[in-house]
Amino acid sequence: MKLDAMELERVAGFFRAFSEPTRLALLQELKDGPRSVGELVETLPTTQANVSKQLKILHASGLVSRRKEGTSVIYQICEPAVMDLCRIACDKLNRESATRRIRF
Amino acid sequence: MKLDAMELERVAGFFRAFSEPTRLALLQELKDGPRSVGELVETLPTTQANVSKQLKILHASGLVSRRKEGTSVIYQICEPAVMDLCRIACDKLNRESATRRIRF
DNA sequence: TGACTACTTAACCACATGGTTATTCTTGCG
DNA sequence: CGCAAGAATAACCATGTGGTTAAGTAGTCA
Repeated sequence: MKLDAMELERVAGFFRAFSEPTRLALLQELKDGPRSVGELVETLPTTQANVSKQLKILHASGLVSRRKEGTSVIYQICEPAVMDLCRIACDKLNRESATRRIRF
Repeated sequence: MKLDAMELERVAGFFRAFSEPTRLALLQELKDGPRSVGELVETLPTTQANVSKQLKILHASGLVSRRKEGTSVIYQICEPAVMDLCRIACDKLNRESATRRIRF
């Protein structure tokens, strides 16, 4: 029962959301709880426009939820699999190199 | 204990290996056991050169192993996390859409 | 050795996309 | 309303990379 091209594309798209450091950094911040766009911008070395753009991708992938609160927009991880995936990735990387043990 | 930029880049690189349909298709074939490059080419709608190229990326990411056997080269999944990740991804996608249930 | 098979590598192109700056939209408040 | 703050979008550029064709490499067998 093989996945067809379209299904493979969907799976690939899902993983693509995790394939950029900036988006992972955002998820890493959101891991500790909901954050506004402004709060997230403060923690990352990039612009507000870029944070919005990357959050939009995470949201489209169904990884984070969005809610407005006054003039702010609060993002929050809404997909438990996020933590599972990142942990598996870290475990794998820890297994293959002798650098500092990483843990999402 | 936040991951720094370099560590995030490593994690992102790991996920990037999974972020292309062709590479996922290769992993999907290899899931059933070791395969030569030629066998893999027969199952995919692309060129032999491209299969080699994508296999090289999977190999560099530590997901598959390589061994020569005569003139053939046999690839094999050598990272158990591969199946875990793909299963988590499929479960997530199944949860959010009413299409055919996919399973890696 | 010479031809054949299996695979890899190089060069190249087209497209996707991360990041930036500048602009627009929305909300709250005086 | 007018204005400011917070966020999203638009336009744009530079880079990365998936895919192709063509050339190069290595192993096998006569």
